[in-house]
Amino acid sequence: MPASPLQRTNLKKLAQELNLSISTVSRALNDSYEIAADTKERVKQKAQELGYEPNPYASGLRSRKSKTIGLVIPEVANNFFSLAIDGVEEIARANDYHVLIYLTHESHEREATIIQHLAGGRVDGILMSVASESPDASHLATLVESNVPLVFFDRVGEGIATARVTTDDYASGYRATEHLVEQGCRRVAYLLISDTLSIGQKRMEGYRAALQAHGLPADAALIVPGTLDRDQNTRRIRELLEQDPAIDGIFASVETLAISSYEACQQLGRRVPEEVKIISFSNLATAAYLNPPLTTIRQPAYEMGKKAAEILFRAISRNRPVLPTQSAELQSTLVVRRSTGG
Amino acid sequence: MPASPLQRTNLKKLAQELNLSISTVSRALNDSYEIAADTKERVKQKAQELGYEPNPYASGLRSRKSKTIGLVIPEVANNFFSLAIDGVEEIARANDYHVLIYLTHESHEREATIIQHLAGGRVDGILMSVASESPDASHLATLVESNVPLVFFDRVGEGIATARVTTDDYASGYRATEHLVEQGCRRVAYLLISDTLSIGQKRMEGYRAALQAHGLPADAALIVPGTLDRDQNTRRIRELLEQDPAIDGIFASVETLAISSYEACQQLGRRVPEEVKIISFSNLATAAYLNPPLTTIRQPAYEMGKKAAEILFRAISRNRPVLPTQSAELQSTLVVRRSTGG
DNA sequence: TTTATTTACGGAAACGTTTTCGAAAAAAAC
DNA sequence: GTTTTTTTCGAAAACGTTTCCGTAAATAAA
Repeated sequence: MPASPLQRTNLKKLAQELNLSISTVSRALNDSYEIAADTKERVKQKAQELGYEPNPYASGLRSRKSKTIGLVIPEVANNFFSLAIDGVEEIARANDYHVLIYLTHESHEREATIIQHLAGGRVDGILMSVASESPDASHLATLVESNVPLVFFDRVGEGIATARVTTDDYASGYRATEHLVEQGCRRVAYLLISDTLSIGQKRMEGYRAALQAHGLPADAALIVPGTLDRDQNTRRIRELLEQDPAIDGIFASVETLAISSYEACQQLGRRVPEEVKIISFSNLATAAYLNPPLTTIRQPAYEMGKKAAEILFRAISRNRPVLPTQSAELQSTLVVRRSTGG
Repeated sequence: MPASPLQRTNLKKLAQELNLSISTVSRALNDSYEIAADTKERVKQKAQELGYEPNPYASGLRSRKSKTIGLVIPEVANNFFSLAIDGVEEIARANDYHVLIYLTHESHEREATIIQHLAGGRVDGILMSVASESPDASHLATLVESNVPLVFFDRVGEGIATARVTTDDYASGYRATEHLVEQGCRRVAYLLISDTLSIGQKRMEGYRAALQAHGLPADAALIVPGTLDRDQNTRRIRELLEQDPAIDGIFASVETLAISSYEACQQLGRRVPEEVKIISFSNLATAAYLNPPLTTIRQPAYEMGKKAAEILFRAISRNRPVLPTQSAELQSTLVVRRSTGG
């Protein structure tokens, strides 16, 4: 028995049915001015009827437009990135674009191979937040060479001339530290993600400046880099608190380190906020229901995703490179809760 | 000045450089048995040297393989789906596949148009968790007609003959309810996501069965459907608790409803767990640090994503349809914490 | 040595679009 | 009534792969 070929309707079939040429049908569907209004109508009608869906690979090949952007982020199990994805997807949908998602898991190697693939023309543009393990941005140079528009958000690659959507990290770091000091802290530890990430550096600069402004010493021993392993982070923080019992404030530059701090304090029996006050960069939806409720610096993650996507699409639609001057800096907000309370 | 054409290296250019034909170069790169070992080596060497990256749209068009799967989920700002994405991405990468992500935001209409597009051949297969607003699965029929492999995970579409990766929802619903009853609850409310979702139904069946088994009445007034708006959910729960003060247990079938329950109890000054005990399906990483720590039914989200992807890739690689018999049911685990404590 | 088979490659068609070029018919200008 | 312009469409060439088919040389079988 001859299995029905199940021929997906394409332009050829559509043209035959309509007694028109392929080119006419194509133009009609693309609303070309060269096609008579009634013909357009007839074509669209038939296309609808036969459930025609253009082959994205054929049109991508011919038109050199993939209608797709790449979203490269370290992880997804993180409220900041989840919200950012939401914003990106929103704008992508509005522009009739598709979103390819890639997770680096903070690995430089993964990031490099992903970028390598994306430079091959699979996407019309890229949004990314660089991996903490990436020592520099040299692996992103091929993108620039390939003319693939790129916009950074939150975690930027230094030395790449393109737009970046960030938050006021220095100011936020300053404000967070100052808040701890104002609440009575005299010895504040700073937990950072990675040495190489610029946002960690900027937040730390704010931290240092705030300490200095309030006449407190900036002790290098108070600065603890985190790892990818939560248990290990908890252990490090615990050791820190044990070795330096005078520590009465913790400034976590990233969400997971705040959780580890809670764990460490719980294990050591240190009361929060009475003995140790904790503040963290975080977009946790449940921050208000933690025990105690966590004071956070909340980044406008959703808006950052939207903004970054908007900048990218402006470049794509105008067929222009993304310029550093199009960068945007959004403001984080300090949400005071009991973890830094009196 | 003549701007350098910046010709991306393709097979043609590669063939010219090597004094070989296009077909030979293509076959060499694809490790065809027809090509001599030393030629392969020479070709690959040159490809590496010129940074050749095959055009995905050309090869997708010709080979009818997109090397891409579609992931269709309701939202991403949800720990369950975040973890599932992680699992999916892991397997996709292992199979050298790309992942297109689509968010339905629980909208049936969005879901339908997404599916419509995906049926056009953009992806080799689809993983999805259906939107709560989808009344039935009729919009998924086109996929089956188009022969696009589909695997459901967690939220399934009834009536579609394909594999599904779920958890033991009935048993979990039963266990959760029984746990509340054993902890002394006599009047347990059930908060569900949506009327149409099968998982909500199954969990509710377990809930009903457990009540009956323990000689408790199943009052329809105890069953409250949620909405997409968190504040509205909180209000409804608050009204429920006010109108029926005898309620001493809440079973939330989804994470956000647990948060709303916390909010409602806090607003009403009801103590958890003394006056009201709360249990919830949830994958919150911070469940243990909530106030009070939340007793959860934790689904193996990461594993579900992995499993669903594995089933899909088996079908794709063997070029066979996905069969319902390949479905898998994983087990959720009850994690008892203080929100249901004595 | 002659014939059959295998090895290693090239030519060209095909995938389904978009787009360039051309051209007939209709409308407008003269 | 002729010429010019506009309107509307068709033929065919791309886009960069994969793959079918053919074929020369090299090897094996006779």
